[in-house]
Parts: sequence; C-alpha cells; structure tokens
Amino acid sequence: MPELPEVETFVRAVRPRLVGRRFLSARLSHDDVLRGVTRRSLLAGLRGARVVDVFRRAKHAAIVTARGTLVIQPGMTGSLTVRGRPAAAGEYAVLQVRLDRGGQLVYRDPRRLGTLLWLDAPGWEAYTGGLGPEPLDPGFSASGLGSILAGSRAAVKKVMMDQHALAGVGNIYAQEALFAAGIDPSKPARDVAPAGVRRLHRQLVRILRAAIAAEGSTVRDYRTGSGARGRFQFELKVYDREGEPCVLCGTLLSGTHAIDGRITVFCHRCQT
DNA sequence: ACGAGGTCCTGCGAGC
DNA sequence: TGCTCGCAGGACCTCG
Repeated sequence: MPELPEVETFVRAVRPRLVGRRFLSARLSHDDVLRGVTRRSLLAGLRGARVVDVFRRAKHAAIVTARGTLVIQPGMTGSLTVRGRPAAAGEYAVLQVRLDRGGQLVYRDPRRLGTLLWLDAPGWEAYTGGLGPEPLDPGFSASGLGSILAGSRAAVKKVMMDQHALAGVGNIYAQEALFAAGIDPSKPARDVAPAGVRRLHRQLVRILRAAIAAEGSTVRDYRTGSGARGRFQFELKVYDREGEPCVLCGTLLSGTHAIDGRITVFCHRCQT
C-alpha cells in the first residue's frame, strides 16, 4: 500500500512529465473518491489548468496549478502515472486527464479507498497544517519525535501512524522501524525511553530513505511510476512474516490485531 | 484521552 | 470446479 516511499516514488516519476503542462479534458469514473468537491467543479477546475508544481506531502501527491491544487490520497491501492495512451477498461482508472503535447495523467485505484481533493491556496494551507511533520525533513529530530510520543498514552505504533502526529508512516514502515529499534509496538508512546526514541528516530529515517532508494515495497499491486515493482519488500523484516523466524534471534514472530485493529507483527523477544 | 467498533470499497483467498 | 463469505487496508467517524 502506498506509504511515504511509494508516494515519493511515483511523484518523482510524474513530476518531470507534468510541470509546465496544461490539462485538457478530464474524466472521472466514480464520484465516491471525491472529498469536499463536486465532480462538476473538479473537472471544470482541471480543464485548462497549467501545472506549476508536483510534490509529496505525507502520503499525498499534490499537483499544484494556478487555479487550485489536486490532492491525491492513494489510500491502499491507488497509484499515479503519466502514460502515452488512455487506460483501458478494467484498469481501474478513476481519474484521467489529457495533457497538452500528448499523454495522460492516470490515477488508478481498484478498491477506491483513495480520495481526491481540490483545494485553493488557503484550503491547502489549512489541510497541510493539520498534518504532522515530515520524518525526512532535515528539521525532524529525535527530540521532535520524542515530544510527539510524549503527548500520548496510546500504543507507540498507533501514534506513529497517526497522520496528524507524524506524516507519511503507515502499517509497513511503522512495524519495520519499531522492529529495527527494538521497541514493542504496543508500548504506550510516552513510555518509550529517550534511548528508544533516538533509536526509533534513526531507524525510521534510515528505513524510509532506503525504501525510497529501492522505489518502495511492492506487497500487492503497487508499482513504480514506470510500472516496475519496488524492491524494498525484500528488505522487510517483520511485515507479513507472522510465524516466521525473527532474523535476529530466530524466535517465531508474533502477530496481533490488538493495535488499532491492524495487523502488527513483532518479535516478543527483541522488541521490549 | 483513550479504545473499540463501524464505514467506505472491491479483489482475493479460504472454505465448502 | 464454482460458489459464498469474510478479510484486508487508511482515514474518519461515533460512542462509551
């Protein structure tokens, strides 16, 4: 599922093919992906708009035009590409926008848990302001992470995945960072000791950077901007490995649904 | 402030 | 083989 590294990967792929281009006609297959915007105003806003910037914020892709910003939150199965031909039927294309000088921006989302927003400048400021800090921002420090964790008694993994607390981290990378840092995912966030916070900060940044370098993790149907599989799934140590041996100590990995109803795999011996 | 549970949506794997 | 069923996921909501 697209988390920070996966969204960063397809944003990097589409950015050079979008900036400076003008949107021609747009097609939307389903209205249920829209949040706070009607089909009519989205399509009218896109038509004729010129792209001035494309970037990632948290797990969102933001496509900025002078008229408004198209925010794509890919949810679990969403992906963004620029391609030469329109998507065929059965490719789950939700939004397709024709570009001047040829090509199409295609947002695919088989399960449509993703959402599309169309925001003006103040709307974007309010939206991004409600999200937590970027973990790969140079200003994001261990003490910054520490103050986020200190503010909650909820499970540390749940806090890491809360987009209003920390941006971009989802189920895969939260589990991997907690494993690498040797921290029990169910531990109350504010009980993580300072040394643990420093390890967690270091490991989270390391893992996110490595995942971007590997163009993300293809667990199911995520693909890079060029349609290739990511390579970071081969580096995953705990995600989807319940019952398999811990790579550090050989103990069989545990799995639980007890943290926010999401599957969490961890080593009860290495993570305390 | 927290956990629990429901909602959206559909592909897929499990089970019969 | 062919069906039904329940799960999976992120974000958001309500309730206790």
